[in-house]
Amino acid sequence: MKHTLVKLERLKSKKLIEKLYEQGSSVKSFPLRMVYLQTKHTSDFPAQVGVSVSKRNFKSAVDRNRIKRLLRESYRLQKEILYDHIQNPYVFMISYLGKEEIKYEEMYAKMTMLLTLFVAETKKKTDAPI
RNA sequence: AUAGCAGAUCUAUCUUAUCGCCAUGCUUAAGGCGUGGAGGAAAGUCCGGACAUCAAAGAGUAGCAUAGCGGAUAACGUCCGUCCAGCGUAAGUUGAGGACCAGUGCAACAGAAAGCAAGUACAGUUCGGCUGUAGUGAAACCCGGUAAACUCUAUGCGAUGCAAUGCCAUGUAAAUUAGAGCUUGAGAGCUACUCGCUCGAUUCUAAAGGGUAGGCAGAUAGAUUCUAAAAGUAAUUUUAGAGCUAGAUAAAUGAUAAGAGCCUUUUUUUAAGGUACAGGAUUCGGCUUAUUGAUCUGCUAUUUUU
Repeated sequence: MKHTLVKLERLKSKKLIEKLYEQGSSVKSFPLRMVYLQTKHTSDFPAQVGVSVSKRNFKSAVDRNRIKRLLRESYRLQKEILYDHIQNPYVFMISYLGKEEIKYEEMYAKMTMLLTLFVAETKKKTDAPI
């Protein structure tokens, strides 16, 4: 699998984001939090993902950009964890809840935890008897 | 040489490898290849424009801004020159530098008293708190001081900001119900107020309900950048030649590794640490604030040597 993250694979529609926050559920692996929702979106990819960093925690735009880039980078390299397990289209929003800067290795490890956690959660739901 | 003053410039770490992002061109079945990809402050949003919309861009009042004089400019609260005043030995630097013969207010300490007034001592006297002197004070009836006090004067200012604005797409929707009104006119328009003026029936208000929240244009070639010459004390202007330099929209310009450079400390050639402030969002001219390292130019004072 190619480790790419092009425009269509990123969550861009305002409508979808609103819907995601209204109806989505979430998993946490501090300092990361992922809100997810199974729904149709605007591309053929298995999922669309967005990242966000609170302006309250990081006043400087440079710091915010840095965190967002790290988030995207670590997602890009590990997204097959998700793609191997999901059949229906999903939308995700990954937020950074911490108040201090983070190193790349740490971010990478946290992302791994977050994604495996998500896979476990969804598996539990689908396996459970209705 | 030391201390200082003014100004300008450069860099805003660099190289390689691997994996990626945005725009664009070529090619294509997927894909591949090429080219370009943040700042000096992009920031604060504090001034001034361009541009767009509001029918026209009217008058007065209020409000706000500016304030020696002259010039530059698209414009400015910016810039340049110059006079005056304060500070500095000097180079320089700072200035909220119009008016207190329009009115109102204010004045520490001292002093009887800092302007309806009151009034000490002595002397003079036309016997009228009339005149002079003394005492306090920066200032005591003088055209007094003070406008970073109200105020007055002069000049300027319509409002809203690209989430402007136009077009396309979507929706049975110029639909339904209730009320008001139809030229003797409901209501709307400039958006602080008044006047004046204009528009006005496919209208205005309310309720319930439906839809969109996506795309294209605006939007990246301009009061543009560089070089040279000429005019001007200068800001700046004119002419000629050359150049094209981000265009995203939950928002690209990155991540990792290795090496090199620079700085600091330890030390004497190794190791460790550091390598600022900060990220475009219609656009331009300024101001202000944040901040790393270095270079250069001109000038002043003091001292030494020749």
